[in-house]
Amino acid sequence: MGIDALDGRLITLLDLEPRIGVLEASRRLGVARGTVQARLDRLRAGGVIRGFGPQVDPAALGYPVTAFATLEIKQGLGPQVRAHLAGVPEVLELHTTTGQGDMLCRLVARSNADLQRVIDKVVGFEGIVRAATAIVMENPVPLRIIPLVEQAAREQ
Amino acid sequence: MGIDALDGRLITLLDLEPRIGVLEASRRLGVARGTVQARLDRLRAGGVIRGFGPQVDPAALGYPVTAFATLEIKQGLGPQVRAHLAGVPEVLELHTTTGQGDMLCRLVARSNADLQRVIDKVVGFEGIVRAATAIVMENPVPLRIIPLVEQAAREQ
DNA sequence: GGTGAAAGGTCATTAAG
DNA sequence: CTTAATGACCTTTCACC
Repeated sequence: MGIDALDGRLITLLDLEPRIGVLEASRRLGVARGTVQARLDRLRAGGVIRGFGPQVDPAALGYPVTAFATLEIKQGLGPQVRAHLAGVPEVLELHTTTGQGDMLCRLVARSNADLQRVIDKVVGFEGIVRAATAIVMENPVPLRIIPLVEQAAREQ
Repeated sequence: MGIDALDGRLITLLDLEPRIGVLEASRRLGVARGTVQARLDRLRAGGVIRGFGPQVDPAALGYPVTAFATLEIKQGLGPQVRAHLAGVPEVLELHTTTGQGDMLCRLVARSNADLQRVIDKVVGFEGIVRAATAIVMENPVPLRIIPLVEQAAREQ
């Protein structure tokens, strides 16, 4: 679904100040409240806005170390490996990628030392042939979406 | 900051139904409204809950292709490369990782063909020596935090 | 616990494609 | 003619003091 300039401004506004609510947003955007409500409904129905869940910071939970692990999976054991990794809380996301039997997962740990424990838990499973881990040192661009939203709104 | 079982249940509840509000949450959790409000304030002040911004799906915006690019950076040019990548809307996040001059970034594109344009835009910059791209085929575990929250609450 | 405010729904009217 | 925006009104619900 395409979004227009008003959708883009609405999403950006909600990203900056999620608590303002529909009425205040309509004031800021200079449109009627019903319009904002209709746009929001459309964006949610279209899947553009998945929800307004809490954004939890793993570091504040006591898991300040992030790493990305590239896994090579033995042919045919993909489903079991997925199920195994889905059961590990420190696995925050898992992707299968191009390259046969390759997966990429994001991990967090309590410390660099604890990361070893997490990696052992991750790779200690038959079907994982090889694992390469890259520890995150800095995060110059935290996960963001606004620039893409603005580009999508510009291109309509 | 540590979280207890009530904090964990509150976060999980807000993740499932972000719109319920403080009053309804207190009913579901079987505690006083003031308790929920105090917990929420503490979690926000402690940085555990960063906010309640909209969760936007790049695919619904017209960018259904995701890829991870590992970049090798020429010594000393890190800052320029970061600034360059921060200016590319299709770069959703960027990390510097262990391994000298290595960065990892998440990209999205309108199609597999469009991904080539994005990669050209990303790597067409002096300072990037080498780039390896892994295209995401499936996402068995989408970015999640609840299992970690529950583990953190269990361990107190 | 009380109260001011906002959300969410419906409606008729108007504008624009 | 269809779609969208608007402003009005209403009721329920919540956030804040």
